[in-house]
Amino acid sequence: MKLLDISEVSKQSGTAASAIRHYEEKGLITSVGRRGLKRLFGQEVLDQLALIELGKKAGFALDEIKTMFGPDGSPSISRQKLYDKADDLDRQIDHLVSLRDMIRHVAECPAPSHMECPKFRRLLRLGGKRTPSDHKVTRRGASL
Amino acid sequence: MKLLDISEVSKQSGTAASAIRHYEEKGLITSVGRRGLKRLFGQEVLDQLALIELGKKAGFALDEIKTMFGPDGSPSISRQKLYDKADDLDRQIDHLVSLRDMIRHVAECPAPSHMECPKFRRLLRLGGKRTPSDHKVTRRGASL
DNA sequence: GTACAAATTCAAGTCGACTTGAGGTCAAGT
DNA sequence: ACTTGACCTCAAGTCGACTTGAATTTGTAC
Repeated sequence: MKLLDISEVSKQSGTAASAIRHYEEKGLITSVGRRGLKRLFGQEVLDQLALIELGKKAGFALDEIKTMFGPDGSPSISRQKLYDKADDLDRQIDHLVSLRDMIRHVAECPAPSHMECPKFRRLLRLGGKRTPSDHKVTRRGASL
Repeated sequence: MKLLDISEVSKQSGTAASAIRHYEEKGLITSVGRRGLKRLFGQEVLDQLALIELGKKAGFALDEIKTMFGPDGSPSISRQKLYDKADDLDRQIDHLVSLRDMIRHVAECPAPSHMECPKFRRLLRLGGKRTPSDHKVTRRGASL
């Protein structure tokens, strides 16, 4: 298996070299050795970095992501944690939908003060709490 | 209209007094006066705090929230900017929805290790592509 | 055999949203 | 009159995820 130096890992993964060193220092990844001072990484680090990237996008902290890797460094995300995170994302999406509706309303509502507009106040109260009926989020994106 | 001191605002809104002072300092809210040294707030501050809370949950920075709604809770910016913001949110929602779907899929994947699942590896690569709003989502992302 | 780019270490800095702590002020209760 | 305790200001600290900078060490290229 070909070994990569940090600049190649950085180039192929899109992760800054400083970030890669940071991940190693935190124990999220490991270099397989050195040539002189320079770190050498195995190919698998690219998958690990992709996984870290994914975890970050889902809102996990680095320490959390670290616990998702087995002691050998093999990725094994707890399924429960994934379900929990998906639920988190549902809540996050609800917030965004509320806020989007509110902003659109503010842009269109002719009321002198938005706080006097019942619709606006309803939207505001709605923020944070989710109504069961609000669960269908319309999506115009590519399907998975 | 009854005036509230900071402890009452804090109690009723669930926002720490230090945070309330912080918001005032940043110009997101205003106190209507003082009694001695003590700030006095109007009732409307409770709605404003709810609005700030919502914006935060949606992942916006305080400065952004400030530009979306003036300190009086009314739009201080052009309708076009509000529409743009709403469109931003639509894109962000799309992103989170697909991420959520992806995570649920991974959670349900039957492979013993995620790295052994071809779908997982494919999703890892897909997850690597970036959209402009990404860092906004993850910066103050869904934490629970 | 020397210059050079690239990598290294370690300390310190950054950013946002607060929190914490020290020391001060003031209206109210005893 | 005096103590109390809530509130005040201002500076500094915290947390996470890095980035930046200075001083140093290589491997490679000429």
